[in-house]
Amino acid sequence: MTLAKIAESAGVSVATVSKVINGRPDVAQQTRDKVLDLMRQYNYGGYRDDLRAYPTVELFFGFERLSIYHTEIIQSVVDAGAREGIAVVVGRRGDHDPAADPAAWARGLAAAGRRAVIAVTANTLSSPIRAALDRVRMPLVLLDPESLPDNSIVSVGATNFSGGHAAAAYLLSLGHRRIAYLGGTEHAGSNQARLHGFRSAMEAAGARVPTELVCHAGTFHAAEGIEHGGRLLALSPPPTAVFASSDELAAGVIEAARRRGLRVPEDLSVVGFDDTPLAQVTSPPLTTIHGPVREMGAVALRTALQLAADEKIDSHHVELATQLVVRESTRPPRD
Amino acid sequence: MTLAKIAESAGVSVATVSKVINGRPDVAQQTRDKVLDLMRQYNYGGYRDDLRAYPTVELFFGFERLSIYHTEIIQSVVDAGAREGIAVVVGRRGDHDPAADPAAWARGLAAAGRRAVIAVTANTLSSPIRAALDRVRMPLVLLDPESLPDNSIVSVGATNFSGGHAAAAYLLSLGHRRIAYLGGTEHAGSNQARLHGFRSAMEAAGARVPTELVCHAGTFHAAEGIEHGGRLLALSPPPTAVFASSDELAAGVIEAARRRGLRVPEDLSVVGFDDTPLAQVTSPPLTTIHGPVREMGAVALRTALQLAADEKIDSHHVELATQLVVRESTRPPRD
DNA sequence: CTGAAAGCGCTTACAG
DNA sequence: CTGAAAGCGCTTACAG
Repeated sequence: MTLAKIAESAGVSVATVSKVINGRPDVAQQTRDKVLDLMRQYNYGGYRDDLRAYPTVELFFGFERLSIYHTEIIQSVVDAGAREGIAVVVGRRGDHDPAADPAAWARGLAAAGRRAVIAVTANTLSSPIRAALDRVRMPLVLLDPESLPDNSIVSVGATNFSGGHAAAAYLLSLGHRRIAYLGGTEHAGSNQARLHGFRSAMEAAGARVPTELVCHAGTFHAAEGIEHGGRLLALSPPPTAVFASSDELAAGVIEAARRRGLRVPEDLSVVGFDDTPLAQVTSPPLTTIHGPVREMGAVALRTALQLAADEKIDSHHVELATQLVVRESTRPPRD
Repeated sequence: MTLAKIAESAGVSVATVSKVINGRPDVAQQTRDKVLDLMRQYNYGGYRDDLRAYPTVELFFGFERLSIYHTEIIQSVVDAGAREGIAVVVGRRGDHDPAADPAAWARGLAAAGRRAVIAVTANTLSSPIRAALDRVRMPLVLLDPESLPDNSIVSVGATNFSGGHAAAAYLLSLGHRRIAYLGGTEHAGSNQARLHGFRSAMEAAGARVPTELVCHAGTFHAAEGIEHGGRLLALSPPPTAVFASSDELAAGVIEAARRRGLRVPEDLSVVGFDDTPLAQVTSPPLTTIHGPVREMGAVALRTALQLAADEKIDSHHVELATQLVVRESTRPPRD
């Protein structure tokens, strides 16, 4: 199968087909669609034989450093890929940064035969990057986006509101009333959902949420958990419980307590979020909100493949269930 | 870089270079060698073949579950790959288990265009698997093998003996004498090296290592650290310090101490191994032996590519330096 | 065993 | 937005 044959079938010139393959912008959408359809039909193009037979998906991380949480994601997508016979290539911000040259990045992925991109980023990908992927018709699925993307973006997330609600409801059921919320990024959609879930449970129980008990660390890392956790514990009276919006932040709060000579859970209850492996390894083991990472990976991969096959998907955004996991970092308050 | 340039450098025609690339028989061995040399020198892959143009390496994990430590490995190999333009495919024991059908697995990798396999496993890969890789001429590099592989296997590891020595020497310098060793897998080469490094420092200082202070958890996970750590702390007199051979085991020892009402580092010093992100997230942050994960990933990838290019490698096994990192889980013993 | 020459598949600068 | 034409990189049948 050659360019010339596709060009003939499509009734266009070889030059035009070449442009479509290379993702050049100067081709009418209608022409582009017709050519891509024929390429797919003839098994050609970004879908050359070799690449077709050994399909790959790009799992892209928009972070400088991968965290503990990302291990779980990699594992879940790799496992889901294994079931479908799709190899998972891990990409990361770095030497071949999509931000530096979105078009080159997208063309590279298309040429290398990636079926789709699954992206894990703090924000949604920038619109030049999304446009570049669009131009080479590379489907994109956001996995656990921190911000709620608009309708034009397909994404898979977790039920953050319910998670926040469950954490607060559990602490309330233990008898806590003075409960602090320690968030990561204030304006992220996921943070807002968790915070409002928290508030909603507190309000339903008639418990106040004074402003000094709501704070944001700006990141989800332990170092900031220590810092902001310390600040919360310095309040008078201090909270009897802290709900942190990641396991790492929660681990930081445990360390902040230790530095002040407080014991968890005797003097302070702590609840995390995500249920990464870290939660089983802190001392004491963390009560936390289990995030559906494995399920998210599987759904993201399936959705990505559906998009790649031009199948209809049910919804541009789905949220999978979170669940409270009680371990040993929580206990009724003293007295 | 084009065929024409290589042809010019080699003083032959473009046609001849083309034949060499395509493995045609009608080229003199001398001419062939000269051309191949130049191709390597100029990093020319031949882009007729899609798989050649978008090279991949398989990063294979022989574990049921990926641990925190493995995130670091993935990150280091992906980064090293990005620098060389090599995509890293993550593979794992699971649906397409190499153990189930080594030949099919190896052929699949070869067909999919993998340049080499970098394997992270508890033991060296089984000999049927190694034989199968050999048969398709797929180079194999073991990354941080727990057992010392024989000469026929290429591997990159860490200086475990020095690491064990440094941990013991540091605890001794703080004044500890009754120091326990908590290993992972007893008969693994890495464990033996760490244990003997530990012993060597103890002996040099004239400190005894009674048999009850040396124990093996069988795994490197926190759960077993809690269990065996608890046993060590139940001795009378208990040790004043524990050197655990992974950060997770060390985290388990911290938890075992908490359960007995002991504080780290006031009542017990704990040293870990690896310096995974976990070490900065425990409470208190762990004093540990930094493992050269980033460097190992880079060296493993470079070595794998050298093997793939039929280049000579310096040594079938190299060990990269470990280093003591002092945080807050260690302190002189009481009195 | 080697290379000149024809030719294939693809890309691109440019005219319309 | 499209395509004719020039041209690039590579392969191959064939003459020597």
